[in-house]
Amino acid sequence: MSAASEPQVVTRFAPSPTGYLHIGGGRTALFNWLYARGRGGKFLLRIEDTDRERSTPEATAAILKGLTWLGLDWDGEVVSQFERRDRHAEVAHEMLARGTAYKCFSTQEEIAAFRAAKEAEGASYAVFLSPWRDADPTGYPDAPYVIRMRAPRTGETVIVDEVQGRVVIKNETLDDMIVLRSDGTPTYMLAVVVDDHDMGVTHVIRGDDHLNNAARQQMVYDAMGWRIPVWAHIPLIHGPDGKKLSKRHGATGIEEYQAMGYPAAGMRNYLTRLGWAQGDAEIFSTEEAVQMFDLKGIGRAPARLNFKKLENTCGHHIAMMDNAALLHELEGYLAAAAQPALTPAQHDRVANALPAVKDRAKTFPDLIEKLQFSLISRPVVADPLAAATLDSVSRGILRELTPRLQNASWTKEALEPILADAAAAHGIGFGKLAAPLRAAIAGKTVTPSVYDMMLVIGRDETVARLTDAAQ
RNA sequence: GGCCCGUUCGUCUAUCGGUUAGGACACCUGGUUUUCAACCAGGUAAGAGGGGUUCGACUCCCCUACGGGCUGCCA
Repeated sequence: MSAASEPQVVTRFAPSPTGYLHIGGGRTALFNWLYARGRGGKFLLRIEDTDRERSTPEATAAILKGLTWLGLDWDGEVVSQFERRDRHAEVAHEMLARGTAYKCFSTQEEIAAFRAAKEAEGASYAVFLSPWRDADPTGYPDAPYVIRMRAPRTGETVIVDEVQGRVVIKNETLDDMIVLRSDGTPTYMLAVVVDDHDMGVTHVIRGDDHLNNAARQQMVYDAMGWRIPVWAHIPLIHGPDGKKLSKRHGATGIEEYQAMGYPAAGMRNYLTRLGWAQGDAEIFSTEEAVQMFDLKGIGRAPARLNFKKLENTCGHHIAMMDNAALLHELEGYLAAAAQPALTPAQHDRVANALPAVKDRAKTFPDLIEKLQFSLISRPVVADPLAAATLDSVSRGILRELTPRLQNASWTKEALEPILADAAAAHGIGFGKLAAPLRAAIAGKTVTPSVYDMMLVIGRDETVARLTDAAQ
């Protein structure tokens, strides 16, 4: 806990609701969450829905759902940027009153013409200079106008960024950006600054596609005399081929990862390590991540998604997860993947089987596959390969075996000598005997340990399955 | 076009002027074994290119190449 006198850390995640929660957005949210949680701070959520054309309530719901699945809880109510439009307009007018902004009556056609003329002169791209910047208000026409920032024309704006270092932008390369549109609605550049300020955001951790924008936004902070937050612009995530992540790379939405069966804790671990490092730390719990995470460890180069490593990381987490929690999340996966839920009987068996198989699975589908023997019920249908191991000799051995199993005490120690004897009696190794046992119990040639399966399904079920197979 | 950011094994990264350039994933080999995994041991593999600065550069500076971003009355 930080001392009461120290300013509290406040971070935020501010997605625009135009689609599902992108994997890159998920990581940005995670970094903000980690940073705040590790410092006893607050993590806020704001939906940037000022673009009424593209914003949808479905997208907002999908984003909240994605964050919830990732386990990133936010503090307070979700803020709608759109609902704060009056406040944004108020600030724009205050800037007007302070003289740090002005009314511009130039039409979009005039701006286009201005640029065309400059290009014709040979200039490549021109910063638009509004003729209204220094116009006399008495000459204002009775026409629609936008409010533009009166940005400094000379000098430079310095962004001190925790990730990118000191970034210097020449003011002459920046135009007088519009803060309030002609319809009275705010632009993004104004809205973010006003909201971040009003929400008390102290650390802005976001994608580095906003690095240049930070200079413009910093001008608004200065214009209003507000305290500039700590900036941390993090590199975006790229696809395995190093290109910007897109649909072409497959899964880009967080919810797809849940449906593919990656546990949330593994996802958090992987995403934390993607573009951030602290020494050789690779596998860590979320609690440890909260303690370790810092801005210093964030790299400056975009990182590529690597599914093999994601799987490996998830495998570690499935193995170290508490059984009850694992079972609960497994059921969540089943629902997300639109698969039938576990019956009460299956639920109990899976609970028993989990300890024996969880350290062998990397994902939930993987886990389900390995749990198959505990999910099925008699009669066990053997696949062709497994069926082939149930020849007459093997069936004979199984018939001999079942009576001895009836009276055995049901522990691995007690079962081992019985099975070893059965194999020895027929002059075969245990491996040879294991094959028909797998076929009888699971109907497959590849299964978890024979003993583990027997112990999980119990004596009666084991004997029944062996008897079925020995027919 | 202009401006900004980036570039260490295939991938994620450590290194913060002096190291046999370390770890993890993947891959290969061997071990273990009851199938598949897991696990254990070992191995292959890197500073984009070129100039400087320095006794000494992966590390600092410049140029080039390549990648990315911004340049909207989108966010």
